[in-house]
Amino acid sequence: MIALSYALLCMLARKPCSGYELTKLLQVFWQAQHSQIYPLLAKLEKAGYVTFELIGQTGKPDKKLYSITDAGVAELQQWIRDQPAAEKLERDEFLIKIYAIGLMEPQTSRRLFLERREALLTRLRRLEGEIKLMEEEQDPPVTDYASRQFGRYLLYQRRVRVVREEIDWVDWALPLFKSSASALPERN
Amino acid sequence: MIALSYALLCMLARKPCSGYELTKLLQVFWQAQHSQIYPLLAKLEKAGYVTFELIGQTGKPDKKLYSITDAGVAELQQWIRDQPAAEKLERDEFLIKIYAIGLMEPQTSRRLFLERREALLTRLRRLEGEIKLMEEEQDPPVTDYASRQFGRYLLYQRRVRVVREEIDWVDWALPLFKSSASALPERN
DNA sequence: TGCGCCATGTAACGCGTTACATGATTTC
DNA sequence: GAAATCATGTAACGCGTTACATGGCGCA
Repeated sequence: MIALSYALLCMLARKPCSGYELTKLLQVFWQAQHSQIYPLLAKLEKAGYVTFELIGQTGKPDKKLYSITDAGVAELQQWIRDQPAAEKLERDEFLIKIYAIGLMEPQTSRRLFLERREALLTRLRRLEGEIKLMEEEQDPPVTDYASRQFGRYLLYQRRVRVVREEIDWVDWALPLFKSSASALPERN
Repeated sequence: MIALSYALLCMLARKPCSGYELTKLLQVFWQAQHSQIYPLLAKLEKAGYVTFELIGQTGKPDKKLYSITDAGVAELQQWIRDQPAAEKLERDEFLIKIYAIGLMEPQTSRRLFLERREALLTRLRRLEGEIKLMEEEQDPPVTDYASRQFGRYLLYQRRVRVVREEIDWVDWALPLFKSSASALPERN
């Protein structure tokens, strides 16, 4: 059982999903390709942690709708409770570039930061949209421990905070490249 | 040339290092084992991007002190300028747990968050210490584009901000697990 | 006496990526 | 007419991890 297995179980604990859907949803916090997910789902099914139902569709390919089993929930709970989490792993090529940013001309540095800012803004909007959708739910509200979305809400809050923080950092760093005076763009 | 190659070149652009030292320093922003780094350094040397000098030591094993070459700097600059950075990759098992936190008893959730908080505080202190060291430099100051440490300073600032942000997020989330009334610990 | 630090390497293995394969429907 | 979306799989490859190998010095 690799970590990705538990990521899949987590998603299925919220609601039944197809492998295709899991691949998309996982992107937010655990990037993996479908070529890795499909075989893993088959393995989880053999182990009895998930089951699937074949759903015939018209106009779209048929799909397998996976659900978590009681054994799956128990396995997941045990992992969450007892397994010490591995150190976080991060691979961000932008940070490599930052480390050697002093080698570049100021205008190149500014360009890289501004491009980063743009990408961050796009992601921020998407995350804020999804959080808003969750917050509109009322019964029960997402801030409630009992909500199906509770964990997902916490995670998205974390995501959006990190993105906002990075935008602030970019805005803090940009004036240090004084190639020319130029006003900062607005965050919203 | 994989991303790690450029990470190594970045480090060597700041100052000559041994493979052993690179392995340690890289942990902050690009985790890799020495078993991957040593062969890569040999490859970079064959390509002419780095050179090394054998340093005999007493009481410690000899070491190879690697330095970046002009060709290495040029290669690095070109990569920073022209290569679009790959999407950031993050693998944090704690986030998986958060997603399914609603399956756990509130006291277990609280325990997980408090343990996380402790680990974050430790890292925060280490990062703040290193930043302080850099800020004590005066000639030129690290906030100066011309400083050898400039890029490293930007990176550490980013790191420390992310950690502070996560602590704030933990403190925001903790009261949502109302298993019992308990005051928040102080950040400092 | 044993563990951790310094220091560099090689070997085996497997997780994870990229590429191959298929095909209907919707959108530009 | 081309490209994207939905949907599931397999095959090849290689990056990255874990483990093996060596050895002196300092510390508890």
